[in-house]
Amino acid sequence: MRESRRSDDGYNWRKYGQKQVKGSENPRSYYKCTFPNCPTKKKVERSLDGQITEIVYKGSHNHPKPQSTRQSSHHSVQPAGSPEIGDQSVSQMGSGTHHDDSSLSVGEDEFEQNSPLSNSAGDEDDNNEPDAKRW
DNA sequence: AACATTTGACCAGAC
DNA sequence: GGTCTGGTCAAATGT
Repeated sequence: MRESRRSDDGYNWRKYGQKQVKGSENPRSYYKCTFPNCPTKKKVERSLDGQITEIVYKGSHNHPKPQSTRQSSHHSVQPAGSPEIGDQSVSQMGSGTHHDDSSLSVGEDEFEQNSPLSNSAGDEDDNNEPDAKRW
């Protein structure tokens, strides 16, 4: 991978394009979430300095965050006891209003939309897991 | 082999 | 109708 994961929201993004906007001389990169059915896309404009000039999130995720670099140390699986990560199948469908929305579904799971990314270090979204699908 | 990333080309909407 | 521009795809490439 290029250097390292820059602004990783904890999700995996796949770049599918890059263009230059006329107003700014900053190349704009287009990223898409690498999830099976995640309509989430990300537009990132960077400065020559490596500073993010603008980030535009489009759509919302409908899946829990993959493990980024959190606990779990090396090898070893997740501690048994955790209810696994939100399983869309169980979370959504388990309700009763199933409907098997394999591709559309109501975006009922409005996940966070944070992204100020201005805050460096500090809180971090640890407890912010979009997951947490009660039921 | 599977994956992400790169790049140019193509397409759709606005002007 | 053509062009400009932003947005996406796809082939090639790299890891």
